[in-house]
Amino acid sequence: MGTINLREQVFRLTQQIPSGKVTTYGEIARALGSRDARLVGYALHSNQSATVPCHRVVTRDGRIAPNFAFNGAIEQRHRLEVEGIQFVDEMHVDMEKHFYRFS
DNA sequence: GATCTGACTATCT
DNA sequence: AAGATAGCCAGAT
Repeated sequence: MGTINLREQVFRLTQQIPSGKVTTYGEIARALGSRDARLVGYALHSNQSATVPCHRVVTRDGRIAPNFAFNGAIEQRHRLEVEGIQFVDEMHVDMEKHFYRFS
């Protein structure tokens, strides 16, 4: 039986977020049947694969990660801006415009 | 194999 | 309004 751990599932779901959209740690946790959004953050922090668009995951209030694994918050913001994401301030994505909810 | 640690968030006081 | 608490993964040491 192929044991699929939470980490792999987090990566898989993250890959479903469309370009130009963002989702939250809590939304991914909810979609996986977990109540623990921290685990999603922990998993993404350890991601090293360029095929997982982990820059599209932010906190509940749209805040980007201060310690984003691919070169910090500046890099995360840059990647999002390239995709057309608008910001309400330096650290916060405009969630009204860009929040992506898993169905 | 125990201990430590790290991108969060809803709920309760 | 602000602080505490719960949730309970997995890699590194």
